[in-house]
Amino acid sequence: MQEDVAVQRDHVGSLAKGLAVVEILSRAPGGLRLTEVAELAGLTRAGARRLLLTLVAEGYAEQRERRFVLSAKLLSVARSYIGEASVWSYATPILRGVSEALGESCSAAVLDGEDVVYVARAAGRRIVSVQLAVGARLPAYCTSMGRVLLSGLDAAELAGFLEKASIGTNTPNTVTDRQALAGLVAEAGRAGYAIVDQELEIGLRSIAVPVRDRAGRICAAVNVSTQAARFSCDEMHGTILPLLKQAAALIEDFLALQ
Amino acid sequence: MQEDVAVQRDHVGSLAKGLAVVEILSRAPGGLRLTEVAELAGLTRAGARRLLLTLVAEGYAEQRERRFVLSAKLLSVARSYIGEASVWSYATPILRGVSEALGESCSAAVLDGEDVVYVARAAGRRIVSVQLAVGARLPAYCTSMGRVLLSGLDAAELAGFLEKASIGTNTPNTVTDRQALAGLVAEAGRAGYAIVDQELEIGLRSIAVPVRDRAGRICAAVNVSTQAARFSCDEMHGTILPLLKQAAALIEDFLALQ
DNA sequence: ATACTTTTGTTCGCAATACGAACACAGGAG
DNA sequence: CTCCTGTGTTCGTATTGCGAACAAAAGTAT
Repeated sequence: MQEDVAVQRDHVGSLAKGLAVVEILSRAPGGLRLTEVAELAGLTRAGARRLLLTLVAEGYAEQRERRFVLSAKLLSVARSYIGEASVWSYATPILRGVSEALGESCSAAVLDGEDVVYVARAAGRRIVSVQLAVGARLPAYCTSMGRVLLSGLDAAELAGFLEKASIGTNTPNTVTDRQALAGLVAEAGRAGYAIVDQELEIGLRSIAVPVRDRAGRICAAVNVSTQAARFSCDEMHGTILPLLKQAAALIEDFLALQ
Repeated sequence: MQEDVAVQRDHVGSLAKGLAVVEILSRAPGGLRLTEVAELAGLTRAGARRLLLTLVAEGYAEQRERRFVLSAKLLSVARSYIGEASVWSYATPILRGVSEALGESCSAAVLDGEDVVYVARAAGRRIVSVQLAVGARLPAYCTSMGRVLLSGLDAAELAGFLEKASIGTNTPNTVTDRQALAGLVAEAGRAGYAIVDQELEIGLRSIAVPVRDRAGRICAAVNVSTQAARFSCDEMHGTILPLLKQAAALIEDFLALQ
């Protein structure tokens, strides 16, 4: 309670309200009228008008007849923010956020031939943890990220992959039947995630989601790998999946500007 | 003067200052300390601190030890400008069609202050190619899209622009005489396209056409940029211009429905 | 065309919000 | 350790942003 009061004291309400107006405009590509903005922002017309006129004066919005629309300036400021960063250097702190929230390893990979290749990672803090570095390769058919990435192939590509891939039995849980694998990949595509349960290595369970580029194609995957003893499959779905989806979305924001 | 007073009355200074802080942070990838932000923004520490804490509270910045850095939220909000519902999302495959036909980079931009801001692009397949991403800014006066966009201003607006714009000599080819620039803009308006030949950078040649909104106003431009060694100005006119006009027409079809 | 309704723009008194100065506390450098 | 610099907190207050009310403009229906 005391903390709330302190936060309140150092909070500039006009700035917060102005940012809320920016967000409202950002969701309205056709622009909004003053009254619409006021309603959506929960402000009086006079208050909303001041904020809108300030945004116009500062170059963030434009007034076109009776509508206010965001200008390209915000895009330009965002470009300035990401500068020359590559997607994977940009993504690493995002993965680290997930990793720290869970204490587990969080990684990103792309598909390369029959394998997934790790392109970014944040290590978990546990002693027993996944030890895969950037550049490491694992077979796509029996890894969560591989399943997700394969779900982005078209039917002919996937059929070709399954026909040619070297498929071995790593553990008693490994699915090796190529038809069954096709089904698991399709399921990953439909569900928007894949869980692989001790198929690569006994004790290793992981969950992955896709990362899509601006054109909507799956171009990478992000995952969390844990010891099977620590998270059940249900817990992965309930606890980890939302964090991964959020991370993927943040990376996709970056990719949208490429 | 009366206008200045009226503008002042409806101006929310706290919002303007907060946005200035966002811009300062956007140019500091490693983050800035409170004192640094205060100096750069011309604020007291207490004032800067409030704005920073508000940005943190609203999710736009993060405090990492003693440094404040922008968060990815800005990217997420900015992304909406070019998101699924926008004309630029619709336009990107059109630009890609042009880009693939020519092997060159094809982009769209809008006017923002003295600059053009890139809002969509399709990269060329050549190794030596234009490296400008969405959100990038270039000065309007010496770029093909800038010339086309400026031709959509009325005479008073254009005179005001030419009077105030920062004009420098980028290359020996750069036209810097403000009268001559007025002539080039007028010519772009009459001809319906502009070619800029090594005025921004030696070796860079580009051609642009306007995109008009439903009311017939020039609201954007599309261009193709190439190495001067690959296309002469005549070839640009003969080969590229028709493709660009077609692309602009397709985008205008979308805009006609807004 | 007119009449009515809705929306936007303007003004003004005022309270609450944002302000800066001063002090306390924390962190860094030598 | 001491000294310096930077950050966090408090508090009185003035200025900034507020909303209500009215005027003007735009939109809609007949």
